[in-house]
Amino acid sequence: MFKELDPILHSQLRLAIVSLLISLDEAEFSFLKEKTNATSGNISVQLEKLKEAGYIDIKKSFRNKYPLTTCKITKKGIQAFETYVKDLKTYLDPK
Amino acid sequence: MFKELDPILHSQLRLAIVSLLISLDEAEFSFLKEKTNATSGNISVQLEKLKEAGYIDIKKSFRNKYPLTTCKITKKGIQAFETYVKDLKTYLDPK
DNA sequence: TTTATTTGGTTTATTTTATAAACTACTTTA
DNA sequence: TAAAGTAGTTTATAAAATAAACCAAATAAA
Repeated sequence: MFKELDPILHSQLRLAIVSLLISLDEAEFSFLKEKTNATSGNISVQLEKLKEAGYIDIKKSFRNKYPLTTCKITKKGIQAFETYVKDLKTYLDPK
Repeated sequence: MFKELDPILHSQLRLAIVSLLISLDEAEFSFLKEKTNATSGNISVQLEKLKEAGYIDIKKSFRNKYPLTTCKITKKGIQAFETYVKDLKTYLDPK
């Protein structure tokens, strides 16, 4: 009947981040912040969780002397997203 | 870009309950429990929240001397579900 | 018949989350 | 050189989800 929903993805902010990364392949911290309207702290925490889950890779570097955090979705992340969307549909189409 | 997701519906169990009620119009506590595989306590709490939100009506009666809790979706609940599904799609279709 | 078990839940407690507030480290500007 | 800005991280708090414990009445078993 209803499939279990991946708790990592069943979170508004993490889902938004993954959704962005799937279409963009790579994105910077500030870009994610702007697109999601979330606070830096919240994004920082959720990126860490996505990384722990193996759904994204995080690269830390510098640009013009400032720290730069770049995120990239992993194969596992793409797979998880696709599964999540499929599972979610068992809830959305009541007929 | 991303729409805010109704926190009442962005919950696996409450979404499952509402999804069931939309297709069935009316359902008993035990039926919801069986279909969702949730514990009684969890269902009890989530039904209360859905009721507080005005998304369902709860009718308490007796059948064969045993208590019987029956739930029915409200117009507001249907509307909220439809909005939720629409909003969710801003996350699910990254292109 | 009185003890145990089942039905149909509710209430309370615990764990987990999401989020915001506070902080860090460094850079640029006034 | 003091203040403000950039780019985040860490810590604290509030809210949620969930499970465990409980309750009242009915039925079954000893």
